[in-house]
Amino acid sequence: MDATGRPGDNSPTALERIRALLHPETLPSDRRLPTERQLSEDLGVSRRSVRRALDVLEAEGRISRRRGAGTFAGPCPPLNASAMSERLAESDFMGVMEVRLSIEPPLAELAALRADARDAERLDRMTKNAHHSQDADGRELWDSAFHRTIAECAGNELYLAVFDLVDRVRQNAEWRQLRERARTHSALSLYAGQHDAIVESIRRRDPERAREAMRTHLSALRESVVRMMETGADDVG
Amino acid sequence: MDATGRPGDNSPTALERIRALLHPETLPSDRRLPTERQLSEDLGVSRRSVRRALDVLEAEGRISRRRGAGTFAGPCPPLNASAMSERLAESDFMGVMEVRLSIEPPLAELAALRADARDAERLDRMTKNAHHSQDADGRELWDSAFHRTIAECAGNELYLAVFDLVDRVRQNAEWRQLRERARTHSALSLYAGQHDAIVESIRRRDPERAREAMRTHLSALRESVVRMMETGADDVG
DNA sequence: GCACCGGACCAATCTGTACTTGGTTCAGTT
DNA sequence: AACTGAACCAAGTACAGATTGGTCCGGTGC
Repeated sequence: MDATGRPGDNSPTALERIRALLHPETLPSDRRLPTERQLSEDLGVSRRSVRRALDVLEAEGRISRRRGAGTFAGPCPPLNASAMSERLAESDFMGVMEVRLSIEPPLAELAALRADARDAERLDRMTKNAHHSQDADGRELWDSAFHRTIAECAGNELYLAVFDLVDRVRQNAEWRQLRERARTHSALSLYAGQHDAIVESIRRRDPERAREAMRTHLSALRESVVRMMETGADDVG
Repeated sequence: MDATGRPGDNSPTALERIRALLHPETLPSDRRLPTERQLSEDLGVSRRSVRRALDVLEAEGRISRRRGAGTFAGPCPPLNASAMSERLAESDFMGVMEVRLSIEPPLAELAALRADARDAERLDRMTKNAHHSQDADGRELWDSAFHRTIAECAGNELYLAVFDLVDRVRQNAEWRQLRERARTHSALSLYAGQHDAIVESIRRRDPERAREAMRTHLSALRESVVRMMETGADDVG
């Protein structure tokens, strides 16, 4: 090419021609640009020059790039479900509790509005299962099922999916031991009472009380673990 | 086998032997039972009989089954991320707004606690981009990016993943036209002011106000669309 | 020494395919 | 009438291969 004649001139011209691709009329519906290799071939410059041009556009906020996905005009589209599952192993305990404290009280509120008598019966059975379990696994299991059933009763598919996303992280991480140690004998009966209060609020269709009961329960759980972390030796990743 | 000798006796014996598998000691860590075909071979009875036995255990709440996944002791483990993505196309607009009204105000609250000056600058740029966009696509795009950036500022990976899950549904569904019609000229300036109020609250590190500002904004958006649906012809799946 | 090119390699992502598994139906057998 | 075996369907999983942006290195021409 004419690279020899005008040193340092390839990127600017490439930049100009790529900028022309960003107008709404010339964009595909997913706002995706050709790949860097493709642009390199189309514009007759090296991929390095293309990348420099794209660096400028990115700094201007006009494009965004994601390795493996492509280059897009404007902000990044949300990534696929399978992709984000991996990053969630990094979550720490407090982060999960933060999310749970945000979503579960409203879920309980919705459940109180929409659950029928059969749902209340299911919830009641689960709290009893959890309370009567002898081993740690059983408690974990039925406690988890209890919270998920509330999410089901909320009657919102998307909200249930959100809950499952959080729940999966919660179960994958190795905090079972931590939580179990936080469940002293006195704490267990406290939680049992809180569970009952939640179920009772839902049965009586008292949304406010259900929300507050759930908030109280999760706060107690968090505080208990926090206290454990302070006294215990282990740090919690 | 001896099926001929004791009619109706296969399922009960199978039930008994499967029940023995449910004790915690004999269960694998994922609490998964052998497949129905495997059980059928192991116990020397037909798959039909195995299924009848499993029906009983399921009715008792001791196992749960999911096609494609397997049979599990106790409640179902949450399904994979990729699997639940499909079911979300069924979500309706009000359902999505319900979730957004639950999660985004707390996200704004957290953002106000944790965002730094650079974050506030980014948010400010995005509101301006959204406000200055001439076409509907541009507004949609930058508005979406604005809300996502707030989620980023909250500094909670899991919470961000939750937001993305909701956001993907929001974008996939064909409500762009609906939302755009809801954006009358007066509504647009209203939203612009609300966006600014959110950014301002975050910049001033006022969590309460940020949360309320976000709640106000989403409520206004929902009300606007609801009013549209009442007057407009189309129903909204 | 400088700017660029070509190529190679890595890591994140996406896609498609083949397999597994519970759910269902149906003809055959005793 | 009850069970069996087999086939098929639909939901879910798991794995491999291709694509794509990110990075680095040696070569080329001035």
